[in-house]
Amino acid sequence: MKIEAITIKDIAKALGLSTSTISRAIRNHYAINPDTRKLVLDYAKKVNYYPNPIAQSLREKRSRSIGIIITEIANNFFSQIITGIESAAQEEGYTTIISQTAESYEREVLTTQFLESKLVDGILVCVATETKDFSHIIELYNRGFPIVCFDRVIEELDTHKVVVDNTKGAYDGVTHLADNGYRKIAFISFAESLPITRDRLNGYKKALAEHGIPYREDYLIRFPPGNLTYKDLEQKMDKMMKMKNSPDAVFLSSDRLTTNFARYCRLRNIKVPDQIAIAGFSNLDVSDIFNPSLTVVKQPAFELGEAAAQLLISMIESKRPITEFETRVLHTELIIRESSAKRKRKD
Amino acid sequence: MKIEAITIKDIAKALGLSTSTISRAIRNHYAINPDTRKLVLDYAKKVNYYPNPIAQSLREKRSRSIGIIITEIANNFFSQIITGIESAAQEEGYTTIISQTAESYEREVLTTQFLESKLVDGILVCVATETKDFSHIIELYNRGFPIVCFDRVIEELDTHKVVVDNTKGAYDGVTHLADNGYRKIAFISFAESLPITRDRLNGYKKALAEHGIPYREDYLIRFPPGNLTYKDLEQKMDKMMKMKNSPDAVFLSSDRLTTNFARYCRLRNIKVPDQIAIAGFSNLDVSDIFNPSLTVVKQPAFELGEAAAQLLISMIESKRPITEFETRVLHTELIIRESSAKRKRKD
DNA sequence: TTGTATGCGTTATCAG
DNA sequence: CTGATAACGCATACAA
Repeated sequence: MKIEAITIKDIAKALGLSTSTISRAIRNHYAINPDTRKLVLDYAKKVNYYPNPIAQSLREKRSRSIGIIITEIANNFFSQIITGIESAAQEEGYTTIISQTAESYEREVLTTQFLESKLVDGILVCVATETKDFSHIIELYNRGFPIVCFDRVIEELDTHKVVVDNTKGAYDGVTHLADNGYRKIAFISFAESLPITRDRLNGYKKALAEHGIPYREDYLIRFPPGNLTYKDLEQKMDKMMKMKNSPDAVFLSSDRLTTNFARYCRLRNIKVPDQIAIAGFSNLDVSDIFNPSLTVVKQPAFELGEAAAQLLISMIESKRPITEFETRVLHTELIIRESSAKRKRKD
Repeated sequence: MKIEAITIKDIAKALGLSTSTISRAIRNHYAINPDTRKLVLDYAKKVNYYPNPIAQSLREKRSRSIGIIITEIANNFFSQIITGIESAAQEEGYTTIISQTAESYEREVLTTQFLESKLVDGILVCVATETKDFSHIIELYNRGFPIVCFDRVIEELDTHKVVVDNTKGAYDGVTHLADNGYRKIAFISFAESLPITRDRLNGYKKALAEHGIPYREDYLIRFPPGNLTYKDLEQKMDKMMKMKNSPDAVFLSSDRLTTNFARYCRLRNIKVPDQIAIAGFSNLDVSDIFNPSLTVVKQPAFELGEAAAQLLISMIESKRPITEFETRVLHTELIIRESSAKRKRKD
């Protein structure tokens, strides 16, 4: 049914040349007569020829595809990353295979096998919150498989990594709250086991310290790994709000938390920032929709994806084993819609 | 560097059999001795063999991949569709290649060529708003290329299609507003050229008619094709709000419009639903974040993607040309957070 | 039931 | 500079 694509052989026959000559002309090999080359290229263009990537892959033992392991794509932060990855990959002639883990360790393992079975040339991985044992990745890596970590990195894996400065991001957000007079600042912690969470918590602590605000464990909400639901947040927040010295501000350490917290304030009819001030990580334009006084730490998601893909491809295409690995750190942006002055208040 | 994958040849050598026997055993061919088969399968399992998909593709002249043409993935509605597509595709052993058009005709054409050059077995397409001339798709289709349209379909293309009942979706939303006493209901129209927009407008008209509300052209805002920005909406809305008989309710005919409109109300400090009531299409949980009195028409995005992928794959794998095409219509869900009674008001 | 030979489209090697 | 040939891994037609 589908019309057969034109091949090198067809061109060879039409031009009375050998397939090797056609191949050389098209690949711009040095040992080719310029006239022949022009003849071939003109004809190829005329008949709209392009090489069969599958045959090339078989021959070259590479698929020109990369795998992406990510928790979910229906999330602004991650879909922006994917867009960045796709963009850089297409630029280099690579296609991508996306595999979603939904934060599940089991699915991450399956997904890793799946990608290997698809013969991807390398893998970009952002681990699931559930994952404690990275041997499925490390084993692959030890077999010489190019792997680059992004966002949620595997610290014990010595490879290229792309992250944002999470410490600084949280520090900026919390500093903003503190600068506006808030001193009872809670920190809602996304899956604790992740380095990004730890870094964000450190940023929070640093900002508190610089403002002479004591760190209080009871202003911390922690969540176990796995997919976070709104109900989980609601329950813990309700409890915290009932404390005698309940917080006057909250820092949300992840995209999903920030959105869910906005929802929480809506449903509980909590005025922002009068009853509680908010700042948090978010790549959704939630502050525009929800409340202009919500301050947001925005991550350079597209750039992060782009950088990760570029590093992976350079790794794939490098002739000799890489000895020096790079950890690229991108910077978050603090987005403040309303002037801080308007929000300032005394305790 | 990368360890060589095991091949049929390796197994043949190890077991003292021919490659064809191995192939037959693995593919569960009829002409094979059950004992031999078991021997081979056990060994294959032991050495962790799986067939090289690239070699299979070359041999079978199919890539087991499908292309997706979509405007953007960093949008909840579309990323949910992608998730549905990926899910169904993986189920059938297909991989996907996503190409984003950013609503640009030019990029859509390039993207179509790109996918063809990648030898995808078929294409799932959701056309860009800008696209008026579908010849790049139709030409492919006429050459026997399997194509399935989803969401924004090409009406003149006789193939499988998956859509939601847009007329009913808009009808439900507008009916909800009318039932709550609103009679000056504006309709904000996304790219008019699209069938989905036309259908949604029809649903709006139908709901008005059933409530004896006259249809007024000046309650309509139209946007040209292309990427919609917040500023565009702001400008037109500002104008409409200055009308002597400005609307008391608005229906938003797309995801992005609904989000942007929520933003507009925030920035202009318009109380919802006191000053203006809102309903609109959205797959983002915007009503939770923004305002529980915002009523939302939610599309079954995951199911839509799933169905589209299944139809495409059935088309790819069907032996004879298909003569009967199916248009699958899925249903939207009207999500009302607050009781209608609370919102009722007199004019 | 099994083995041999061939080809899918491309490219590298080697000979001319 | 060009051509013949082999090989990438797999699956099938044909032979045994």
